[in-house]
Amino acid sequence: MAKELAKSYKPSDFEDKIYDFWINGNYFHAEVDKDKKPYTIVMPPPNITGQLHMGHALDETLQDILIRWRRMQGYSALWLPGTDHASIATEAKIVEAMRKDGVSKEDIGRDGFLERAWEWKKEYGGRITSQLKKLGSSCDWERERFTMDEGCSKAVKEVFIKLYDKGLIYRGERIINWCPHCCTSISDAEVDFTEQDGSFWHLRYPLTDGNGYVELATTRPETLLGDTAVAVHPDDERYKDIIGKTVTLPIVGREIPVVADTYVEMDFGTGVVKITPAHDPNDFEVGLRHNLEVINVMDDTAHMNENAGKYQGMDRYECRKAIVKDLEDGGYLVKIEPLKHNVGTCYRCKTTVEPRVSKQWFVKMKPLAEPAIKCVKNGKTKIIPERFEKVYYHWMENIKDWCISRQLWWGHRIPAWYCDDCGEIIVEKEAPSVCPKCGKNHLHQDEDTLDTWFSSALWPFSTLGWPDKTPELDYFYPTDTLVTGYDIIFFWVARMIFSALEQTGEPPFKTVFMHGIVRDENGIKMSKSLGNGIDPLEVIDKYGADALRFFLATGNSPGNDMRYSEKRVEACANFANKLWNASRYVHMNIDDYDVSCKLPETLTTEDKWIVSTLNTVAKEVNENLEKFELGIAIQKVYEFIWDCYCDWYIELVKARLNSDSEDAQNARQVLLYVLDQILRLLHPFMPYITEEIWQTIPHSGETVMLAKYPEYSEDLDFPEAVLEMERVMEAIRAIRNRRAEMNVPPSRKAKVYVATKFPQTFSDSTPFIQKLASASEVEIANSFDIDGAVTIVTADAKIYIPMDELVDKAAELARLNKELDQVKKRLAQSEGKLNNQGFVSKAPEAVIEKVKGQAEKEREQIALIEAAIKALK
RNA sequence: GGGAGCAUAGCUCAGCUGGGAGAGCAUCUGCCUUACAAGCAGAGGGUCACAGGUUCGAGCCCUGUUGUUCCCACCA
Repeated sequence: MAKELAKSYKPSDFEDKIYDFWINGNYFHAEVDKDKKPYTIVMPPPNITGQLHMGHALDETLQDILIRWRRMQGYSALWLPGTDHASIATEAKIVEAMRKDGVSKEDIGRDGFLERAWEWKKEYGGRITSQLKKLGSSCDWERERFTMDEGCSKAVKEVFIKLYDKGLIYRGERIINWCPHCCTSISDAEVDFTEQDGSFWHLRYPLTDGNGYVELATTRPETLLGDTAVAVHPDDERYKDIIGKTVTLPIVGREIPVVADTYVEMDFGTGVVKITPAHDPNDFEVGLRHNLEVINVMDDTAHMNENAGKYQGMDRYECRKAIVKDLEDGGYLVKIEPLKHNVGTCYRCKTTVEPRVSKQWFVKMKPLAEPAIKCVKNGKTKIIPERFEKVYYHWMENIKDWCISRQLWWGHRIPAWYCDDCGEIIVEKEAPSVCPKCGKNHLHQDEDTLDTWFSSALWPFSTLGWPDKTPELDYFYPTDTLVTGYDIIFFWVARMIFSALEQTGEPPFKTVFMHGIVRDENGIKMSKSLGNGIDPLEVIDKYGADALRFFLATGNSPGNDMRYSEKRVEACANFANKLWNASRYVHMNIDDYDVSCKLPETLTTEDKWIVSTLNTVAKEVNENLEKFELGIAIQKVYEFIWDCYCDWYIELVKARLNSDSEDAQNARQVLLYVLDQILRLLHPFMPYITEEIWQTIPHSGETVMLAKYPEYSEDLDFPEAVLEMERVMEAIRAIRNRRAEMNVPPSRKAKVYVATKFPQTFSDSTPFIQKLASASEVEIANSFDIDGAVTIVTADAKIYIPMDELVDKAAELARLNKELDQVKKRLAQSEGKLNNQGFVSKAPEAVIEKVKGQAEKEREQIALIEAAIKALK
């Protein structure tokens, strides 16, 4: 017999040990196996800069549940882990660390910097993955990948070149979002808009011909230095005659045209807009339409450049102040209005983004978006919950070209070389030795790297070996399920879909399973700056990984946010404790006997009841999991274990275990059989405790991880027994209920008379009624004539308990009358339905039958109660 | 400006394709009943935000209203 269970449930005593056991057994590893069906999840790679937070914990838990369930079902289940190089975040971290050492990027140069970066990666890159292990994540660590490893880099180059050759990647001067702090361009998706208090400066620009001036307003007066026009709406009567004239730019003195453009809204402000093509995306478009000059007035750090004249060198906000003062002094300032407006900020550092014209690399999105939309529309990729499909479509349909170049060093360097002699651009995997056009060898590589998300977009197939045709790619791809938060639909999910379709011709996954974010106890988003984050590792220390996982997977529905609740984690740990103790009880009763987890040949009614109920639960849990209803599945497992197994079955069976009889032995077998099934059923959700217990009971196979997941079997369906047990259980509950109302302690036993149409059922259950309803004796008959007894009526029985001294006739009468009213009311409802022509003719047969059954029971119950009332009088 | 989520017990939330409202916690009562007081047996507590509609039947479907949260857009 296997080793014993510890006296009390202490997860910290065994969780790490179990994880090592799994690793040593190599159970997480998935192989290409043609005899099995594949099931694949690629892990959203956490940033190497990251520390495990609740968001990861949720994401990991959901994935692990799915992968463990499928693995137990017999799939070759691959969960492929890895990490993301996170270019901006990592580079910022390293620069910061270097700053403390008094070193700058420029000091050590690109190569020196990259050397440091790889060092950093080596030191900290594994931190997050080791934390993931604490959760019990059953990833195939042998296949762990990194977005900048050799394979991923190869894929990145391949994709870049293919897209470039197809004309889907181009280099051009466009207006982009520039972060002056990170000193790089960022994509539209990386800009967060936040509402800020600002001002609205009303200015007047004099007409060059001296006939007055136009008044306009701006939130960024410093951009005046780059103004190259003033625009009005073509239909605006007020300004009809000045279109085509020029105004003189205050301070600068430049003569700039008044152009007509429908972009201007007549109703807003004065209906006149200053146009700064170099520093505003809309103005840039206007500039293109009117062929306006583009004057960039700022440098990389948002300081004014040589085009800013006397303001050169000033920071943009300093310059703003100075310009406002000069405008005021020159009489150009009309008024200043306070204004709340949305300002674009860098999603990494929160610095206000400066729109800026710059030469960058872009992915042409329209041709890529089209198939990506179709792929979801035709159901090849399903998004759960469905409502996020709308979000996805909206984004895809309004997509703009994706700026992919970053002025960073940590990342995939753009595989483009420029010929210094003839200006030729060469895009190739390896550095060319000479220019293919002019034959000279003055070539230099593009300095920029690619957006981190460019490589993450390839993750589902680059990790399986693409562009090579590997057996893994062939077998595991397309992957099955992507589990991720709705907050990265645009950053990641959308980009994986169009990238996969373009490169592999197939969608990257069949289903996207979205979850929400984990908020703190007050419903506030957890964040570093607020310091309200809960550390999952601390929770694991205190309550165990199983409790945390159970909490995260339960009581919330797909795509909805949830809040952390220590109370609920505690409740989950209590559940684990319950299972632990139930298992200890089973142990106490099997250790001296020869038992296996097989069902015995003979089953009693209560055996059939628990087996059949389990069978139903297994069926439903599988169905729920298929539909990604993890919370519902978990709830059912929880209820079965606690309510059915612990509170009823174990209690029922106690009366049978006191001997060496065959019946006792059968009871032991069933007890054990059900426990084994429970452990399997629960394993995906609570992997540690189930393994720890499973190892102590008789079992074949090395680990519960690879035991077969319970499934429905027709042979284990015993509806009759379930019905019979329900009758008895209802009677027991009713008796307990009644005794509790009268404050009778369990120690005070009393004889129980049961009048019923099901004498066999109740006489078989006599020991249960004795044990669970504090009966000294149980007598069963068709009817009794007893005076002065407590009377209890259930649907199938009328029960008398002669406890004369406790009987308060008036109270008893009142109670019976109240009950009578209630049942009558329900009968009225049932009859109302049955008398309703519409209901009888249109409701499904099953529903009608159900109501008929209810009505019948209600009538019987009424008769029983009425008789009891009569007897009391 | 456009879109979406949420509104159910005191609190936090479930409620799968419409067919007699659930859990955890909290509260109250009684129990150390040969696993578990981190427990057992019970109890109370809900016009399912509001108003219409569809339906034999609505927490669930449709329309509108209110409150609330979020996403997208970015009118200078």
